[in-house]
Amino acid sequence: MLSTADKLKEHALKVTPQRLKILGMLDKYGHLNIEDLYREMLKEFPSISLATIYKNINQMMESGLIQEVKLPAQKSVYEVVKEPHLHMVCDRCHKVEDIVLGTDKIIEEAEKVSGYKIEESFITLRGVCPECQAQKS
Amino acid sequence: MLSTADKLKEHALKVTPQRLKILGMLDKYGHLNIEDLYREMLKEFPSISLATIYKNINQMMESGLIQEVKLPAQKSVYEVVKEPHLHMVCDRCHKVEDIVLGTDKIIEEAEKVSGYKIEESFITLRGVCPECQAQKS
DNA sequence: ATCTTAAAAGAAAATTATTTTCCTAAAGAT
DNA sequence: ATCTTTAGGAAAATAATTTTCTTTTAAGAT
Repeated sequence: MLSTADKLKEHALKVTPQRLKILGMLDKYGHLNIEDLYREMLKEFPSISLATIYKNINQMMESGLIQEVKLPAQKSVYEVVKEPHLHMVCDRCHKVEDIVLGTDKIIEEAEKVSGYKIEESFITLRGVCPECQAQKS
Repeated sequence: MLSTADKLKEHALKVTPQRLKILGMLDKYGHLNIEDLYREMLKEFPSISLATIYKNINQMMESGLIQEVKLPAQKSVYEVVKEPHLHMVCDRCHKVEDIVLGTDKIIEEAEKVSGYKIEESFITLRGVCPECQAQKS
């Protein structure tokens, strides 16, 4: 298991405190949007520029270290690239979670129906999480 | 089958030439982004304002007549609301197509694994369309 | 440890995307 | 035909993102 610094080096990106923090936060929280990221970063780097966030996010996306997750009815969030997974979004508390699930069946079916050669799937499911279900109303 | 004008009336939106054209184009082309929409609208309404496009798209989304489709690596497109379906995006020619496919299995599985009560699914598959596969290179 | 240089950070400006405002025009009801 | 309400268009305002430029810093060479 590579350290965050090693991951950066692997992708020929210099190891800076700002980048380590961004990756650390994505590891910790799973999914963050630009605004969240900026607000949190400001705590540790009071003079960080929003441009630094954007530039780093874009660079880390280009190197394949992180990826954007486009969500229904809310801003995109970013996550560290890991094994393929689906996204669950809670309508009530708006949290985003990953779940790992086989998708071979649906992909095979889609290839058969459409004639496409499928390279990647993006699946987001919207609903109510177990915690919010437990709450009255 | 309702006419486009009737659909607007049903949603308490006035029937204007601009709205008819927007819906007509979405019917014809299936999926268009704001820029495409604006460029095409200009042909018929040379003095149309971009704000009119945005305002109409937002209103028609709020009334549930159309919906936004967020795509990987490209701008959102809009489509007329119809039966649930998946989206296929071609990596080569960038076209977007709908396919209708049962998703009960994967939804059931996801509910079991996550504990969520799922309300809606958003599935986009990226790959190469049959036409582009046929081309050398 | 110091020097060098390539890349990154930060500030500001620029660009792009989207929304709002305000006034005129047109839709739909009477 | 008239009235009321909503829509359209132009311009300004706001928000989101990118670019530019200068200073700083990381990292490899000395």
